[in-house]
Amino acid sequence: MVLLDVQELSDQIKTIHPITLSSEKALSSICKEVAFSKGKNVQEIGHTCKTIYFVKKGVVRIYYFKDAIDITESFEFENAFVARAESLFTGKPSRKAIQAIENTTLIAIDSNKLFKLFDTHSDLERLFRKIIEISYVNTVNRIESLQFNTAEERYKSLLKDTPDVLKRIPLKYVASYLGITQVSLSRIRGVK
Amino acid sequence: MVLLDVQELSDQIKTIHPITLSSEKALSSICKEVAFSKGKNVQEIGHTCKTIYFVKKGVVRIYYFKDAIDITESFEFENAFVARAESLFTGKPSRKAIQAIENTTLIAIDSNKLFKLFDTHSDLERLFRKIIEISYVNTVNRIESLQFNTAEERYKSLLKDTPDVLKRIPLKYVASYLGITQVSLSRIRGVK
DNA sequence: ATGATTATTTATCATATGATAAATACTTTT
DNA sequence: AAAAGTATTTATCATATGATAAATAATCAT
Repeated sequence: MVLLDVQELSDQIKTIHPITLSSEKALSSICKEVAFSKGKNVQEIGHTCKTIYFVKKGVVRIYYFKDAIDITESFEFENAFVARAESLFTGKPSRKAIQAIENTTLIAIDSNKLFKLFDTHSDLERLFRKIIEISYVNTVNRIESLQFNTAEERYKSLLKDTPDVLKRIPLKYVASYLGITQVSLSRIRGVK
Repeated sequence: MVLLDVQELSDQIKTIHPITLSSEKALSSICKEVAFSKGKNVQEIGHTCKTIYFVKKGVVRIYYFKDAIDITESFEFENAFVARAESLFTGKPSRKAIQAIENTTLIAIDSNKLFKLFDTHSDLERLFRKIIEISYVNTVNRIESLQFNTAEERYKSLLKDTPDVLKRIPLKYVASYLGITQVSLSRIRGVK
């Protein structure tokens, strides 16, 4: 029996909403560690999302296809949670996939078991409520950026706010994340 | 003592997550009914959001200014919940305002009192977790639309999915919601 | 009802970004 | 190290949307 190391997860939880030792054990009992090498899909398009991931090491992206064009919806780095919300919270199959951009180690949390745990561990429900709140605020801010900033403004805020994205993610993925083509991004970067 | 009529709120709650009678009473005890005439601000820019509203009658929008230009972030119609998430969930003052677009009646829920109720009424916490999940899914879908659909595609989906917006909301507000200028929207509408 | 204000449309010109193609640069595999 | 495959940049041309201004239409206040 391999002991699961959820230290990074526990540390991250403490910064959001501390939970009891009993809840921590219950949570860890529904976790599995999974590893994906660079480029591999963690979850496929068409699959119904029943797992919430925590990034222990590496980076992943959520992506989908529009008119056969690969579009990156989001990136998640170490210590972030990842799930395809539109599937997880509706029970419908997802039109999106999750892919490892680097060799990545994830902690996989079984969402059905987690939702059951909420009945007996209210601190876990509160923790995940707060995690959703944080994700929600992030997407609201992202809408603001996409709604009325120019591509150049969006690129510059990314450079300023999350330079890691530009260091660790191929530009072809960054471009669609910013809502532009790769060629446009290259042009914007070229301007001094 | 005026009895508060929260029938619409109760009905809406039932469709999301049924709660006990005790929770329903507790919730109603922290609610107030408030009315705003057309054009009036429900909450001002710079104010820290401590209220979650439920739209009983009318429409509101959340808006802010970018370079002195009025931008509509979202609309909410009857039976929807409204709050400026980026302030409510962070405790920071909001850069956004809430405005009544028609004569509007809202049910105002005191968020601090609500968060306290969560300690004793776990079904209320679950209800609001689900409300946040729904809002989160909506914003994720909105990002998808802003990220790679053309202005014309966005206008047409709006026409198809929420025709009420185009019937009840002045086009100048709809334009910025779609991420375009009013003149562009007018041009797109003109095309047969 | 009348005039004043506000909202919407139409027109013209400017510009940012898209589409396509080709040239480099960088990685990976053998 | 060479070859093959990817990723990025550069160039050219096309187009959707922006900016501004002016005309029309709708709404509001007296």
